[in-house]
Amino acid sequence: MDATDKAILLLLQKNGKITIKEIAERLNLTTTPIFERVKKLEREGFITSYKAIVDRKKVNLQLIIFCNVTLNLHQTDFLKKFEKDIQQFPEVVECYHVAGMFDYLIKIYAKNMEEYQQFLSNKLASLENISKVQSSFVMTEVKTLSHLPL
Amino acid sequence: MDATDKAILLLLQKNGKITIKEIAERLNLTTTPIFERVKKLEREGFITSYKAIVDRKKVNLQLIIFCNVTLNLHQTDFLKKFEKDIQQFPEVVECYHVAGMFDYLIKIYAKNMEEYQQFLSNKLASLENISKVQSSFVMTEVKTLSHLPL
DNA sequence: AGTGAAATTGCAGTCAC
DNA sequence: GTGACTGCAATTTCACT
Repeated sequence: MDATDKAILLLLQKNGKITIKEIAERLNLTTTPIFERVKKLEREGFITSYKAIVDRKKVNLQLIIFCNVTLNLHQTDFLKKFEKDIQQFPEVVECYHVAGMFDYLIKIYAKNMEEYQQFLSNKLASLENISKVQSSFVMTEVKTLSHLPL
Repeated sequence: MDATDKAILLLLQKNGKITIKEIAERLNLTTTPIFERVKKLEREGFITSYKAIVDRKKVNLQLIIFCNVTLNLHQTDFLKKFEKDIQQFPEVVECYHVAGMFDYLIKIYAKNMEEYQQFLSNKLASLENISKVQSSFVMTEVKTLSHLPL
């Protein structure tokens, strides 16, 4: 992981479809070393995958909600149960077990408030072991990661 | 946006490098309609970009921290100022203006606790107008989005 | 909107240095 | 690392349904 590798990762994070040739041109190198470096970064797991990024609003997911969830019981079994349950819900796009003022932070995408309310009442709140749920509604996305700070 | 378009988006979100030919095979169609649909999805902004996904831990970003930030003053000018400042910090990978028990939720990547402490003391806490910062440290990533729930 | 084949073209991958 | 080379697969087009 030298400066060239970092530069390659930055370019690929910005544009996963950039060609070896173009990377080479931007870094003032030829294709051979770039080709080998990219393959190495893939092989060694620095690059885990390539993905198309889909516009959330275009597919009608208008709402982002963060929920702070607190559980009643904290034995391993109960945590595992909660984690397994939460993964089933398609509305939950991220879930973190955190150390802080609550137990889990979950991020939810919903089409609208009604869908979120359904999720909360019928899905989340109906799980056993939930003690407290506190929702924060996203008004604006001030910054969203496009690439890791290398 | 019919079922075929959705299926295409799902495949491309999972693997941005999948070929037109392979999508066609999976959906039991030929390349021509897939080609045109993909171009349309790109052209109309459903697909905003293609990216390489880099392994956070491989590049030594071991810590994820979520901060709940509360400001003192909430006039537009002060909000804009804070939002502008926060965007400068490379440690901050996401920032949301939320309606809830605090004002902003920020997500931070750090190499280690020392780096986070430096960020907190020297960068975040030294901004004007900060009233309260409450950190939650991620212990485990229970679920992380790989594709939008379409 | 789809098929199926054909045309094109530019990239991935290789090699000698 | 360079630079040239090439096979070939993928994209892209077209006539037709």
